Amino acid sequence: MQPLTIGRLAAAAGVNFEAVRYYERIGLMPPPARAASGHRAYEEAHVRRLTFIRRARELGFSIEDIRALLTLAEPSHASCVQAQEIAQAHLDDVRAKLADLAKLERILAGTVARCSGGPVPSCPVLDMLDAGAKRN
Amino acid sequence: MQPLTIGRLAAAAGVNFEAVRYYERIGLMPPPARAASGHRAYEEAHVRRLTFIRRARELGFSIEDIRALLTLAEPSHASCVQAQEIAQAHLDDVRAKLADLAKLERILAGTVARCSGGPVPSCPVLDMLDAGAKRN
DNA sequence: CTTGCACCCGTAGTCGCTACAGGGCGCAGG
DNA sequence: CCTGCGCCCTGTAGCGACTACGGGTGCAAG
Repeated sequence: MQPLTIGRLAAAAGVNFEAVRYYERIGLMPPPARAASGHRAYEEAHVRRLTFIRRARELGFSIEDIRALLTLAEPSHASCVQAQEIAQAHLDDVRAKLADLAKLERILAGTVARCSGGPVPSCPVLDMLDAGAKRN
Repeated sequence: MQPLTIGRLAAAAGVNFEAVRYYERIGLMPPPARAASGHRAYEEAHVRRLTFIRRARELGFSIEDIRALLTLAEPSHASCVQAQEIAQAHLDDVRAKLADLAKLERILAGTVARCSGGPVPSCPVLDMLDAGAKRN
């Protein structure tokens, strides 16, 4: 029941304590009460909110997405269609990046495998960058 | 044979012309000759160098990696072992990111699929963020 | 003559933090 | 009583790799 300091809050939610100040500055965390010393004094609700933020960040949601999701998570909302839309859009994004990365992986793996560490004129790695654009 | 302007160089290599100025500022592209008007005057060699940079960026190499690869691509180097090492390290990096993204994809896809757009108390998307940390 | 284009320069903004610099407050040990 | 420690406070600068803007110049065509 007694308030938490910023350090304890950060540890409880699993984030860096400087990130908490950052979230406050950008309006993602509300400005908390202050102790007589001027230290921030947090409640349990802040731990839940900060943990929500941390999980969403781990899943790759942007700050603006999280801002929206936090609003949608309030009990006053009757449906989660909007939350689903945000998650679906993010999923599409993740899948696009996954496809891009898989392509890179394929090209890099093929090139590195062909490189024996021999002389420069025939180095597959440098050749690809110099002349490339053929097999993508 | 006649020199290219920055705009033509950028178009020839397929990059934004402001990126060329940026590469010059950070020392990735050499400062070119100047026409009487003060406009930058580029040669064919610059097109090749800038194209090398663009391809390396498309493959996800960092600016510092590219700086090293450009040096290694000079004919004075007898072996490409170092280039291979840089490419291998980057490939390891790409594979790590690929694994991370695949994990995100799995979690997001599962959650979105379970969400019917129903009432908030049972929204899988918001529930995962609120209570999550169970099935990763 | 004036319109439009491509170029010039320097600087600020993007994203999501992280890392200082420079200070304060309270408590425990010497 | 003094010193050091550990936590907290504020504000600001830095990361990577650009992108975008403001405000100016030179040059050719209509």
